[in-house]
Amino acid sequence: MTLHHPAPEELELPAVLHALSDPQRLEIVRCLAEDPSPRRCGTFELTVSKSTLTHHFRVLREAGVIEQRADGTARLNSLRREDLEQRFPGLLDAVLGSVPASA
Amino acid sequence: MTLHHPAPEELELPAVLHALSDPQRLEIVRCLAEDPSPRRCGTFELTVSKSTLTHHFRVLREAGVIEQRADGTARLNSLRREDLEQRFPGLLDAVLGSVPASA
DNA sequence: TCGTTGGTACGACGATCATCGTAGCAAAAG
DNA sequence: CTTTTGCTACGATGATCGTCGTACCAACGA
Repeated sequence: MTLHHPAPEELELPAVLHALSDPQRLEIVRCLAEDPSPRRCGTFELTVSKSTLTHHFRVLREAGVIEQRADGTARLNSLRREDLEQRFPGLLDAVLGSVPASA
Repeated sequence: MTLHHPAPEELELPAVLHALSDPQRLEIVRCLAEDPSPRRCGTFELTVSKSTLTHHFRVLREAGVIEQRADGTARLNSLRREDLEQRFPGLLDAVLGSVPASA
């Protein structure tokens, strides 16, 4: 089962902003930015259930904010920094600079 | 009836991102940024009803994106550029730079 | 005074959202 | 082979969202 990722030119601003407008997803993105090495879904200390976590990762992926790569039964998540920067210059940095250091 | 505006330090990133995640509101903000002189609600060429327009302006105001000042029966709208810049540096410019010139 | 204008309040509608639990699957570990 | 691990799929639930129409109000112009 291949995961769908929007192409760089398909990224839409409202969708990206909506993806970033949830505190849980903002925290995911913050963690991903803090440590650029791809990270598994389970390694985020979020106080939500596993199904909810899956939901948030899908929203981020379908908006084009993160990339999810299969690795066995796990998923490796990483930020699509370059794609976001090219399409929406400065946006991700502005968001990351405005989010508190630790949730 | 005094309109409620959040104080600069009360602005919350998720709320602002959510306010900006709707195409209609994005268009309002784009127009407001294009021409910095305060503008009345009715002067935006949006294809929605008056009640919907009122709703969108309220969401923007309550998130702290715009300021609404009473002027007779009208409302003068303006962007809260300085407040946004101080709280979320670079965010508004990044958003405005990413939104298409004309919707 | 009487319309007209610019906007709000309220209630409604269907759609989407965030959340969860349960069930399940595929890969890795034993 | 069996168990565990990591995650998804599905369905449900209550909340919020975007949209609208109707009713209304306050200020202005004739």
